[in-house]
Amino acid sequence: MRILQLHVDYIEYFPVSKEIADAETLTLNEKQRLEDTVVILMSIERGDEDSMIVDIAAEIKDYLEKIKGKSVLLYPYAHLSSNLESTDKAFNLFVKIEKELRQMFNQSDITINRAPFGWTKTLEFKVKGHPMAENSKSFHKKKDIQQTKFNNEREDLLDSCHDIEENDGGVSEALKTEKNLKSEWYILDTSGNLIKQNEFKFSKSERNLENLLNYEILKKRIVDEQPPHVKLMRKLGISDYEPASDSGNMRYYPKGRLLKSLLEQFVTRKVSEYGGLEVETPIMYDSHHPSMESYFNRFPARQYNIKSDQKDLFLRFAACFGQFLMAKDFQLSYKNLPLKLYELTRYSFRREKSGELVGLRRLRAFSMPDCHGFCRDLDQAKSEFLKRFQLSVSVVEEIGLSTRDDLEMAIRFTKDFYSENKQYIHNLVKDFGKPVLVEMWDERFFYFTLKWEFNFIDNLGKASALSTDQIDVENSERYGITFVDEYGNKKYPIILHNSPSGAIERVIFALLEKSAKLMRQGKVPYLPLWLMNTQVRIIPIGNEFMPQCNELLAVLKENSIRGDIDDRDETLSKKIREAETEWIHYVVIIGEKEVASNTVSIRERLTKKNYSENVTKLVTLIKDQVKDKPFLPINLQEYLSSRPRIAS
RNA sequence: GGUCAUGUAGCUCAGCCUGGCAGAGCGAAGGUUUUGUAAACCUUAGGUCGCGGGUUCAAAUCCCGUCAUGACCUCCA
Repeated sequence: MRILQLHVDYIEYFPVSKEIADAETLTLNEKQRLEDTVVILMSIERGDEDSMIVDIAAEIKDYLEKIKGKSVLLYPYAHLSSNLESTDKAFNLFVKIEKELRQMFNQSDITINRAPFGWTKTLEFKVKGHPMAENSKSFHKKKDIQQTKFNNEREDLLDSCHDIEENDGGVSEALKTEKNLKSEWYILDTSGNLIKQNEFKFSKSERNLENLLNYEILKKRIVDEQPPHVKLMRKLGISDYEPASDSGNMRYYPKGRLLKSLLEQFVTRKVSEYGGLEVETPIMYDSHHPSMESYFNRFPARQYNIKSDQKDLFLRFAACFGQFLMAKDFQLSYKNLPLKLYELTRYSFRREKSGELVGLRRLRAFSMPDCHGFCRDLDQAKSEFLKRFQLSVSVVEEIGLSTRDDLEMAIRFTKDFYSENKQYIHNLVKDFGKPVLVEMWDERFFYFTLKWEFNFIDNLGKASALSTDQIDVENSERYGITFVDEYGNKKYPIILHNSPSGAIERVIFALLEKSAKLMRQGKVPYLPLWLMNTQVRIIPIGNEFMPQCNELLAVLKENSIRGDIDDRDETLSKKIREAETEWIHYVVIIGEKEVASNTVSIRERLTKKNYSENVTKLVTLIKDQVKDKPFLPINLQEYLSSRPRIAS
């Protein structure tokens, strides 16, 4: 049984003619109009039975309470399903549901109405414009297997290329699968033991994995506060909300822009070393292009739509279709595979509901590295998949997030894929090095058969997906991407979808949340040295030492180290304090003593050590840490006296 | 849409319960100071107390409405 609940300002219907032979007899043959009511469009499906009535009535009651509705119209609506029950049985059940509702609301001021069954009717209504005004549910006979509904966090996990399914008569395949998705949850340990989630004993060090499980399936939310990174991103002058734009479209201050640029360059270089070919695809597409049309007409809500002249356009929410449309026009031989296309989208757009947006965790405009690998067969896909796993691990580790302490892995696959590839999956977990969360589906609902992702668990116990990869066995056919094999046959490649880091903004979110965790533990918060706008802050004891400061700054510049000079008329203590609050790793002080001994005084923030060294040593010290990470010059005035105050 | 909370100087906030001159710290500007490892000192400028209405001799404060924001609920191809 499927129902669609609509909270409407009004509804009008008029029975025109009998649609089936045994349509019920009408008591009133005139136009009906109801104001401010909940319309329940209902399809009764094959096999639906009386035992479900209670659940349905409970759902309706629940919905009414939430929106404070006082009136219900039950409306038989066959078009929600292609698997309908016979009309006599359906009518029977329909009337029983009405009866149950009347009984339930017997004592209340809620009125129950019902539209006639078996009639062709004219229908007009206006749905209210609030988020809960539309709500679809499906009901099934009680089974043992747990049913999960996709929530929004899972959307990340599904990642970029959402299902594009053919219409099957009113409700999309994607919507159907979502509501019917059956999966079981396990923990898979590094020795290959698959343990049911409720039987696994979490050790102390596995608290985050437990959090992930809670977050994913038990939907336990612990907190009601703003995540700490929001304050940090403002305090550090990284980014902030932009009230003049749409929510979820942030402004990035100089420090934030530099941080993003460095991360972007780093990920792009890593993918390039792996063999990804960087391309660029449009950020907007024609909503009426054949590849998009059937899909978007049904779900117009989730992306930004633009009307320009006569054209309807939408902003991309992933790099997938741009790359697929490109690959479709390539002439591919098996000799060219695996082919890896890569783009770092700046931006991808998703018009998430306003209530879902928080700081840098979830945005409406975000930068997503996206690498698609086109493989000739499953064997090639599997071996490539491993390389990309290693790539992803090294990317997040080098960024400064450790798979051991900061990230939890989830793997999702179908039962069939698991039984055929047990050893392969066990090896993946072994490579990861600690137990992972497993979601196993009975059958394949999505375009992929295997997918993993790294989740960062933030200070509030919420999980956010970062790196991910999937084995996609469907989209090449859908987009018409083919290659020619060694016998001259056209074949569809298997496509891998990898984001080695996840969204760049979300990486910053994770780094800041990690720092907040450190603060909570009484430790020193920090961002990796290579991502700091100011790597070295130079402070003269007095104005007369400015020449020596300038000399040092020049040496740092020559060595690709970002430095600046605090030349303001402030006390030394205050300058040091401000360098601390900016999380600057190295503060160098130059005064009489230093000039005399030809050294500099170094204050190391992370180790809280003060010592004197010569300049060469200082340079080496920093270069050893930054190594071959991308470098860009400082993105602020080098003299603090000429710098505007940005952080709040 | 619901529940709760918040909205006062550029920022962070106090004042509201119990109506009586619009406040503090930081920041900014000017000056003094020339600094040795986490906040020098003095002075000055800064306000449509979100908006509209009501009660009152008098409203930031009480009441009603409204807008915005946040958390949660809900929803989320």
